[in-house]
Amino acid sequence: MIEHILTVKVTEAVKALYQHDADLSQIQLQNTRKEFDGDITLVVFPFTKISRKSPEATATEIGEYLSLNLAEVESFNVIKGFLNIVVRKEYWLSFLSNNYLVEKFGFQDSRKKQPVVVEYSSPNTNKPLHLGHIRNNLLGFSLSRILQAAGHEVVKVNLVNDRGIHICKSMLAWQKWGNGETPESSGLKGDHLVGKYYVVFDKYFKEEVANLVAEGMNAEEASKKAPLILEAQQILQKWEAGDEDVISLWKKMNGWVYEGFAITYQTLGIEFDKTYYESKTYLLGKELVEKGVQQGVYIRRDDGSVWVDLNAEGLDEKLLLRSDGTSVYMTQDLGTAQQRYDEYNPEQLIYVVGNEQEYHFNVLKAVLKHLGCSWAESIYHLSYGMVELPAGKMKSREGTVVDADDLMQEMFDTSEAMARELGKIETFDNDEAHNLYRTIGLGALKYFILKVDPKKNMMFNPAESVDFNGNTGPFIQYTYARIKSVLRKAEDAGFEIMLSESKDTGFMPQEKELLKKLHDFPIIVSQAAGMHSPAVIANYAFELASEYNRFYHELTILKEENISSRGLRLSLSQFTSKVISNSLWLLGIEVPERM
RNA sequence: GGCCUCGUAGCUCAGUGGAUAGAGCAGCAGCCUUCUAAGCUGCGGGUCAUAGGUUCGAAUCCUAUCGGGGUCACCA
Repeated sequence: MIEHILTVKVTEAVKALYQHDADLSQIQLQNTRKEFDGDITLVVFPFTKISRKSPEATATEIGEYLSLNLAEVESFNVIKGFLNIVVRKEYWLSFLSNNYLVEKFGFQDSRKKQPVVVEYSSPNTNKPLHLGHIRNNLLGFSLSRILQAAGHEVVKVNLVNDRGIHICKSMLAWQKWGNGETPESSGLKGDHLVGKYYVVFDKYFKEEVANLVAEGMNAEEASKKAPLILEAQQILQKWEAGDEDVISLWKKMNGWVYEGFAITYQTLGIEFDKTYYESKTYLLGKELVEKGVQQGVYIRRDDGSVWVDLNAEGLDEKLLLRSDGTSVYMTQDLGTAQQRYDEYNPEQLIYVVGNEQEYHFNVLKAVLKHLGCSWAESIYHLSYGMVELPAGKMKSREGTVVDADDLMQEMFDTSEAMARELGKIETFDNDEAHNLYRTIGLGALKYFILKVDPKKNMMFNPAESVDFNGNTGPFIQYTYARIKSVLRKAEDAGFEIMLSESKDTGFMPQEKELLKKLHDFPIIVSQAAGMHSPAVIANYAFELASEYNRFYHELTILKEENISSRGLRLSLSQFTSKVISNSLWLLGIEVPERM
């Protein structure tokens, strides 16, 4: 990579010219802006203190050194404090010929020994997945692929919250009002059926609370004393005691949910290497807490509850074990973190969890550090922002949640309607057409969500999400299909997709811009990995597709009579199609051969 | 109230201390007898919330203020 070569040579230049060791952070290389002449620009302001000369003079001196001592440098120009470097076309040509057929261009082959463990999804089993989970799943899955491409071994894990009061509520409502309804008898997807009874529970529970309040009880007490909630708590206690009937109902209803989730995950194209269940992990962590008590880093109060004092870290006191000895959320998270550390010895433990749990993860790290777990620093909370709707926040109680299955179906329907309207599928058979609706619909949805910086809250506007023009997934997919069409025709015509040996082939501006964009890809992948951000990839993919469309529009490819030009453009096309499909693969988006 | 976070074009978003702050959508005007028009080109649109500070240089870093969101449970 030319950036690397330049960095080394600039260091050398500064040493030779000014007898000074340049700090790596002082060497700022960036792509030359389009309005200026050049390929790569060195910002020379950081060196003016060392050179004791004007920015222009410094830039000129470094530029002269580079063009004398570096074969890749053809020429340079200086504008204010910016040294614009023109890289020889031989470099670009050899870069192109070395890479345009490389299947995994931009992806690292090497694998670090220690893996990165990425936890994402982590659903509750009392209701179906919704739009918020979709953002989580897409981020986690895409991040896993990005890290993999950046040379990490990645383990994708899911921790299913399959026990607790929430599922007991669904179980109770089903027992009381379900009349033995099953997914088969109702035709409902399992997770939707269980979710239905969660809603039923809530409805009758609210009635009870309202009645109690009408009898003069205050609202808070009423919500604790309502018969339904007491009954649900009884079920939870029976579950913990291993009551056979409760366990069997719990297994049955969770089974329905898993069947439903499996379908949703499959439709969404999301996978895991390993799935953990809280029913198996919720007791973990208690021993860790006991150990902490013995070490004196945690405090046991008179009522038996255990606390940690995090005031020194700027946090509060935090409960680690209830007075009755049972676990809280933090307890089991301590346990599962330790379990993962023991199991994988990971380089990094990543949790893809919404930003409402930032405090929780700060506490988790601090508590582990108190225990002397130095690996606590390897925990990274990918704290993503909320998904908002034009109408406001999603609230399950107000029925404003966007269901994951419904949303995907809408995307499929819209892409079908659009394809028909545009007359795109006349030569498609049924399977290919349906596959296309799926590919495009999912591409639109995934891109729409992933193009936004994970850390930020995002607005999900349904009308915009089904737009297939402009900065969208289908735009990028379309560019890919377009290239494939050109390549098929080239093959039919017997044109070779290859670079000619002749050295006098200069680049047209459109060719050069496209090639430079392709050249950026490996750096973009490592940036995305470092920033834990699929959005970096998404924005790049859009820029690349735009660049190709301009190239495609302004230059002829198949009708180009100069064979070496035609070969160059076909090579660039081939290369672009590969980089587009690799970029979209990193986002979990498929590409259609035709659309 | 304490802590965290965000505020960039009418809307949705890029912009990791560097050049004249960019895209898409929406609006207007063009381009299909020529490789896929789900495309391309052009036009208009900005007090980067506000006020200070640091710096050769600030949308970006610091402080304060205003506004939005989150969080501060013997819930998860």
